[in-house]
Amino acid sequence: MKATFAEGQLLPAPEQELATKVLHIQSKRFYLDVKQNKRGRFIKVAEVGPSGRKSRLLLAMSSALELRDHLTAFSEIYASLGPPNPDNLPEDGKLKSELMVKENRRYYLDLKENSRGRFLRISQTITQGGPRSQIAIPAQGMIEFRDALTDLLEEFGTDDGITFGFKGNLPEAHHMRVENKNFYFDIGQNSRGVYMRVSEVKNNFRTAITIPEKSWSRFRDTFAEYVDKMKDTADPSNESGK
DNA sequence: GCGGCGG
Repeated sequence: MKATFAEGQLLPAPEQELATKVLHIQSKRFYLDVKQNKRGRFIKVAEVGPSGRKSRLLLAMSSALELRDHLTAFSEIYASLGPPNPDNLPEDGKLKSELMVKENRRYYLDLKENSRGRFLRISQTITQGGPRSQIAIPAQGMIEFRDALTDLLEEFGTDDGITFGFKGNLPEAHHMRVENKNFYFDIGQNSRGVYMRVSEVKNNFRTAITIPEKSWSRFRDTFAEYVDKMKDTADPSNESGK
């Protein structure tokens, strides 16, 4: 993801954490974090293995909803399966597959079987053949995983905030240097609509206000009003009032 | 207490 703050600032892209759920499935822990940034709302799924090995996956809310529905279907198939039978298994070990596409992301869902048992492999790529991130959910935990997703979707909605609002792309972030301060203007969007964030960055601290789109013209008018008032009252001999 | 067949 493109950084919001250029100019070598080491600030992370502003991101809000809305909720976290932790699932313990066999030897693994899964963290489901609902987050939002200026591009919208999403769920970060992190798998932590017993060795501490971590892998993560990002899902737009709409993809999380789609996954939730697939999980229902996958768990029904899993429930209908007989005992594992290595002799009667497809070469690739895949018992059922689904594909999800969201913008430039592809998610491959595979119910697989190996000597350890059955599991759902979810892998995500951005460009085909490019880097892949993946998690593996023990098949016994698919229902629990689905129920956790359902809870989060009910509480935080299924809308990414990307597909509505502005037609086309959002404007690029804008940077302005004033004396020793840096100001940034960026446009964001969430389920409540479009907003402009004005940030002041100084010594690696950021303060910001978030202005809903509906009020932009009032802000502009109020701003202009003050600029004009100050011009009217400015001492003409004082150049700094310009 | 795992562990998930690639380039």
